[in-house]
Amino acid sequence: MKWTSSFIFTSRKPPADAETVSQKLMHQAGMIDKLISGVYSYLPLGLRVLKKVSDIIREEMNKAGAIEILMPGLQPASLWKKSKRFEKMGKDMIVFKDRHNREMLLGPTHEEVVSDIVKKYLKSWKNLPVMLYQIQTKFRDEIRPRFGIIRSREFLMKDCYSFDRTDQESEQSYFKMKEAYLKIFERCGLSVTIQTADSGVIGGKFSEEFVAAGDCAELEIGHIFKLGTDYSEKLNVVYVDNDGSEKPVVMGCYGIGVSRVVAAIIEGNYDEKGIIWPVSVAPFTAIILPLNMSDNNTVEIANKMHDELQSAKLDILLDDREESAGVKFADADLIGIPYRIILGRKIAEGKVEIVERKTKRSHDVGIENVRQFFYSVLRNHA
RNA sequence: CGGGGCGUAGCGCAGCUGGCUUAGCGCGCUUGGUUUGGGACCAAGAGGUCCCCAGUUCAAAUCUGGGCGCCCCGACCA
Repeated sequence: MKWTSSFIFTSRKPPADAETVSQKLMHQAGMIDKLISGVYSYLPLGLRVLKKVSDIIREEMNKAGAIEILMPGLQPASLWKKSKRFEKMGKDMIVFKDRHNREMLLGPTHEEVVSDIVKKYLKSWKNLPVMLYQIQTKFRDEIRPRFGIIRSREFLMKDCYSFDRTDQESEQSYFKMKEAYLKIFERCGLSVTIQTADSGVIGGKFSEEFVAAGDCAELEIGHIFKLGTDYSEKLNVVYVDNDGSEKPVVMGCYGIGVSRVVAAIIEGNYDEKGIIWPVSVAPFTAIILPLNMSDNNTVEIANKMHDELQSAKLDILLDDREESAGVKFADADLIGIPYRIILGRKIAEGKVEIVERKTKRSHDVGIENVRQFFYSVLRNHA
């Protein structure tokens, strides 16, 4: 990707009303754009990170045996009345009437819908266990949206639901998820603590939340619940057991605020110059900085290197702007690219300088060895 | 919803107390030139419903009233 055609716009100063580190840096780095309070667009740089995080989550969910689906954001209020949560959620839900005067809402979560699905297809104990998940946009009319993306009214969430035959088997699903969560957060470069928590509106028997370390007080970034048979009884999600009797399934649900994870990663990985992405979620692994754009040789090598690394499936950004070295360094630091490939003085000797954003460690590498250098970097981070 | 703060060029701000005709500054942007290892320099430019509506006044960014929006603190949430 070349900077001049990438729709990346950084700014020298953060917006005056941003308070939190992640909020400031995401704006300044041009990752997100605010439409209204608590509602954001993801610009290319932000979307890349969001995708990396989503992919990590997806991999670990799949490994844990969960199956991906995609449920609708638009839901009928009637379903929520059945589960007795329509009143309970109350004003947190965005409710409106459609043209037929039916009460509709934008889903703040999906226990009702997923239960409705499973109910239709689940017949025998032989169909169990089942774990279904999705990565999808949730809508919550928060009392007070704040801290940018950290508490927003529209956000991306991974929600997974487990259906089991017995409490013991449900317990096993719960632990599988807990393990998967720890793996996910580790891969995202987050250190988390687990605390038992109030189950709130979701309800159920027991829940634990995953809290990311960082400067921001919020985060809670994940929450897992043992739901028991609350929902399955109210929504009639039953199966026939091996003794021929009909029983409610035992449920669990497991959420991760994907957009909040992105913010949490920043809260835990930055310095005075900007973001420091872990390689696993970085929008680009490396950025090529041709310092002297009026030197034809430099520009030519930069372009060749960009094409070569890109075709080697590396996430590579080439800063091809006619900007001074200072601007390029400052922006590379701000947007937090883990490796900087500097095409400067040593280009005459056929060498580039590769600098690690986090440690500031620098390596002189021959132009023909750059690709090899990144292969080993990625191997170490795999 | 209660409390506090803010709204002037793309961004950051000054001007408002004590109304005055062409509303400023820094950064960014455009053009030309000089630069090229840490946000460079010179010159010339472009860019504004001063959040909206109403009122007071000869005259409103500035005073008054109402509205809208945004941020922060509290209770809830991924």
